[in-house]
Amino acid sequence: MIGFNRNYFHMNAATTPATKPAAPMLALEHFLPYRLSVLSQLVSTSIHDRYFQPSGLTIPQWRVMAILGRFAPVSASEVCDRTLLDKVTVSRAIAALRQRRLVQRTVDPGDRRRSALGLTPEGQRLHQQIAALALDYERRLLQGLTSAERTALDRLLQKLTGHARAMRMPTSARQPRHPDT
Amino acid sequence: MIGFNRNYFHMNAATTPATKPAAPMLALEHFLPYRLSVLSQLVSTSIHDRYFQPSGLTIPQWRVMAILGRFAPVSASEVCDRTLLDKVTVSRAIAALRQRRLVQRTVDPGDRRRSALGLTPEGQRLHQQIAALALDYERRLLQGLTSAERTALDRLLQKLTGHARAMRMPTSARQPRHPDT
DNA sequence: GGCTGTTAGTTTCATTTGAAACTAATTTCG
DNA sequence: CGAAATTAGTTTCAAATGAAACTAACAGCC
Repeated sequence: MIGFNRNYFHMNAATTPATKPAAPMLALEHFLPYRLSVLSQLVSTSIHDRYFQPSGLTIPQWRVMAILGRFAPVSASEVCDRTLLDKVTVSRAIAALRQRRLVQRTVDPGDRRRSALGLTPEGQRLHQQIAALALDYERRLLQGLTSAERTALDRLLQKLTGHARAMRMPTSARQPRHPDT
Repeated sequence: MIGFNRNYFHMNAATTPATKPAAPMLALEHFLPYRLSVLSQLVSTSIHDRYFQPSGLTIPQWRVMAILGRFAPVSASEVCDRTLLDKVTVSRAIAALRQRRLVQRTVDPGDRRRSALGLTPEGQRLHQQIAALALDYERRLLQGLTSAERTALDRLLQKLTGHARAMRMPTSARQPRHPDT
């Protein structure tokens, strides 16, 4: 172990002791973005390591499959919107998945730039397999939360995501495009 | 817009309609890992784009600074544990931050492999600056949540993170090492 | 029709990433 | 003690990433 003399604060933006000028302290372990990042990272890598490592899918590839499993047919750009993955990443994931015959594409006759993406039967099978495992993970993760807590969690995530989306605007207007999520 | 005939389920692992064999459906928009990922991504990139893009810090660099600002002195591996960043990433972030004279390192005399890391005065100034902005972002993100909701959120994140950490074990025993977070 | 601008998606290329190998210091244990 | 195993941290190298440029199809407008 290394060293010591740490300052413990137990509120973010601790109101300073009146003697000092306002210098808000960042109590990292209570800082929401940090906590979200740690939790999300933890969960994503757990699931990846355990469940779809063996299938040889990368995380973006799995995300795309998950979207398709749920919302097909969709266009690539809708996948981007829903996953927040970069369009390059999505383009490559789709290419790889098509190569493996897990995803199929049909050019939209009304607009030949777009294409409708969906899972092949084989893709559906794999999706089903991984989905079962992922849901099991989620179930275990949520064990110990009461039904009320789950409801609360649901509402909170919804609210926060809504705010976060609203607050993101600056980077040149973006289409919301998805009522749900 | 593309296409259509979507299935709407509004619960994860929807109990199947008795006529079909159990095929749990992954209702992505209700799937916790997915929602966490989207939210966390949204928040992290918002903060990055707005606040420390100008300082020229990368996300890992900022994370390291945030840890040091809060917990210095710490070793590099403790930074890894706390951020869940890869040790290579941390090593490089530290190298860059030292180059910029934002971070300083003192070799631990008791164990000359380790070093105690901390912010330089200049690093502290920058940290302080960014922290203020980040906290402001957090404040705005949490606006609209009642005090009770915030408490609930806090508890939920704590619980979930605890579970997630516990469930991660498989990948060859890991030291918990941090009571907090 | 035919410019001008926009959108869907891909390709290029320089940067970032992380697994694996490595160095160096420390600990374990016969 | 000293060989073998472990840990902190760095370097290497191949793969993943994403910003910017590009292609192709569409939309608006005169």
